[in-house]
Amino acid sequence: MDELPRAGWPNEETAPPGVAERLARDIQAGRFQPGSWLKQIELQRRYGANRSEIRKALEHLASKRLIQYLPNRGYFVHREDDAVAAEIRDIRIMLETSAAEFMARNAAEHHVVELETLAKRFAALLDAGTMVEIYEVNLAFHRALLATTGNHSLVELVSELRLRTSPAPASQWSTRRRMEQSAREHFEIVEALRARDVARLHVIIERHISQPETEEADKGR
Amino acid sequence: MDELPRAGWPNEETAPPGVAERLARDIQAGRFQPGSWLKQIELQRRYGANRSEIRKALEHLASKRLIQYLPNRGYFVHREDDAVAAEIRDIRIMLETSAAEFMARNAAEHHVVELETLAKRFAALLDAGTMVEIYEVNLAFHRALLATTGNHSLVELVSELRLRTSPAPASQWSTRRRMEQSAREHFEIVEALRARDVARLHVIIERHISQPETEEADKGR
DNA sequence: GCGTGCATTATTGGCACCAATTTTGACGCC
DNA sequence: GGCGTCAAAATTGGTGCCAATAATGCACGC
Repeated sequence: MDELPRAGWPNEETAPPGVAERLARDIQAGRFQPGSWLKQIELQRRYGANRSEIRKALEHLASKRLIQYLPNRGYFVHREDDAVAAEIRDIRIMLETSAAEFMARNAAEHHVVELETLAKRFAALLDAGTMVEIYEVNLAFHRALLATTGNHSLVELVSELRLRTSPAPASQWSTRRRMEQSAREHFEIVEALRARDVARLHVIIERHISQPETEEADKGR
Repeated sequence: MDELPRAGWPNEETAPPGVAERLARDIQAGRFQPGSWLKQIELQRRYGANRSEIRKALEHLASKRLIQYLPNRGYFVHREDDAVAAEIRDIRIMLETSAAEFMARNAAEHHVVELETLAKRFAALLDAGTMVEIYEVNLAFHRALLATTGNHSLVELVSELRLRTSPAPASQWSTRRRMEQSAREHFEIVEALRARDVARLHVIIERHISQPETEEADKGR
């Protein structure tokens, strides 16, 4: 009498990547043009999945706003909208700066150490790494930073918001100068966190988020 | 050669309510017990829809975290988790207090008037209205308040967050005293907004969100 | 009386096929 | 050459059926 359903995988991270995740990565990596149709038969072949799985994955990504749906037409890759992108950037700033208070309160020392490691790795990759590597470490840093709040829902929420904006060719960051600036700010954040300086955290994080990804938004306004 | 897909309904609000929306409302209203299985055949009958529609709606709500999915078992109504509920409450506080700045900057006079109307209606319903009506007007007030920021994505995001927590029987608010307190705070918010007093807005909104829905969280910790 | 194993039942999941809709391409007309 | 019309092709959407899997109930043995 199993009337008490329990979630299957205790740790979502360790679950095998499904079709939705793979498709999401492909879209994010720009392997599908924004605005192009996602034909179910093609996806079926590409991912070696059946129709049901494909439809489920498509609906999943549609409700995450990664793709859009039109009845009797199908699903197509979401088109970047400058206005919406700006809105989401604002939301991220609201969330991550407000989170500063929780970070300072809840961050343990091992969190700070991990962040420092990631900040160092990011800085090191500026010379040696590819754009994709840099992008991923930056992602990991922000994820880890938010994780210090202890609010897991917050981490996930921001990750989802990122999916909605991150421009397809992740390779095109800003200029070299900006990347170096970002690297410096990462260390500043770690320091401020270690010092439990909420106000300073607030300021740095706001500057940090506004900067790196504003070029498109600035151009568009 | 329509290679330029455009969204169909310009205004999402005016689109006819699909199965997902109806099911979401039914879950929110508590017509399905938390943890109970959502059998596709039953939903098919209930909503007069076919299997594909049902599956789409289920997957949609699952990715919104309103329900959960287990392979080969099906979908079941999401179980309220006090810890997660507290996390989401924190997120809402972060968002709505940070939004104060944008409200003060972007709110037009007609926004303030609309808010005042809603605040009055809320207060009036305390005596004359049903719990559901009060709940709905409160929802409308918060929605309208966020809408003054001009950030439509923010409005939607918070609405989705609400779906994830709002206790099934919306009828059970706190005590009468708290409802009166909420009504007072609504007017305070309107005043602070009219005065463009960001700091005061911040304080009132934080108190306002923390209060009304903490009873379950407080009980659980 | 209680647990175990087995058959039955219920439900999801996948498949093939057909219908409905849309897009594409071609043809003819102005 | 451009435009509208119409047929053909491609794609999504719906249905019924069967397999796979999980829950249920029952009989049996201890």
